[in-house]
Amino acid sequence: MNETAEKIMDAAERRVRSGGYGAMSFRDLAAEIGIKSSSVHYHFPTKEALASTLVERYTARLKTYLDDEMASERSTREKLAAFVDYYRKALELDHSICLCVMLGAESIELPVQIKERVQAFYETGERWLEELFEVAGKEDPRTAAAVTLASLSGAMVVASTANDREQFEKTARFLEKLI
Amino acid sequence: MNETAEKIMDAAERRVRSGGYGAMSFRDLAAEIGIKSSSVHYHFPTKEALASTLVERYTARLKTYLDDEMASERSTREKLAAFVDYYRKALELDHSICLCVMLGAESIELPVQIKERVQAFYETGERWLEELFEVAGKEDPRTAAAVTLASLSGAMVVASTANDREQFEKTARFLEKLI
DNA sequence: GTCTATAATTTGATAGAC
DNA sequence: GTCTATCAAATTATAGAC
Repeated sequence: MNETAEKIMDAAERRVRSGGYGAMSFRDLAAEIGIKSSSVHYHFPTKEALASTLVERYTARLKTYLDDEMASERSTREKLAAFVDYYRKALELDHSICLCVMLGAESIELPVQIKERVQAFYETGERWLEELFEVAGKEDPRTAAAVTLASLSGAMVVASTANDREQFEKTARFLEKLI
Repeated sequence: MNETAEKIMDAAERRVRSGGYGAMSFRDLAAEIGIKSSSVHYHFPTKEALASTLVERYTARLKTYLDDEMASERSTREKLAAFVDYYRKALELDHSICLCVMLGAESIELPVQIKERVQAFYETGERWLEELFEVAGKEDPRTAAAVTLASLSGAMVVASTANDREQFEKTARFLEKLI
């Protein structure tokens, strides 16, 4: 992945995360980084391919973050806090939410490859959480993982709509007491 | 609100709930109900006005449902289950999610009036839940209300992406034990 | 790799007849 | 209230020169 392709992806990710799949257009991306839309097509043949690669990169980043965290010496409680913090950092009020919350919401009408990759993102997060809750001796790790993932995703939507970080923190505080 | 206007709104709601704001076009709505797009403009001057009215109607329906439920003789636990059921019914796999989860996710780049009305939807739900948890003697009703609302919204996104109702039910079961 | 040029389609919206 | 006709803009995508 060369420099221009990465610039395109960075701009694309910002747009999808703030307005959704339809809010990202090749012409706007091109204008932002100072090239023409046909040059964007050189790097990514279709919009579907670009968005799909976007989700792939996004999930790889989560995986790296979570693997490092799991390998660390930190306590189970701190590891859960680190997961919450990943979502906290993804939420920038008035700017963006998690890429996969956005594309997950729109997934019904998105190309199947994108939908599958968003699915893989959620599976990555859910498996990691399930393992964490298992280690912590939680009675029902599967449920705890699902609720954690769902509530963080939803809290992000509510906080973004209300433009109020506290709407996210209410859920974050609850989750950090789950272990 | 006359018959044609309601047909337009029904079609519009379905499209927004499955693909988002950008997936709803005047031409498609017109074609579905057998009129021309200019006739749609007669009933709703702009796309923003149509979407805004959509959220208004959607919130009014939630309010009616919740008011009836609160006035009923049912137990607090049953009332919470009724709230969960409202979201359960809103989720149709492969078809649609809650209108305000979709527009909430996209809200950063939506016209301010739409964003404000989506906010009002969440406030309606959150206030009702807070009162319910208060009556039930929950230690922190404000947090419980926020977590309930967030987790239902997020569970819907995850279940829709995975095309798996069980992803929603995992959260639903957890919430029904909250009281 | 990037450009110009352009095709083919879709979009939100308006004017004016009936 | 609905229609025809139309506009101006935006969209994804491709062909071919440099």
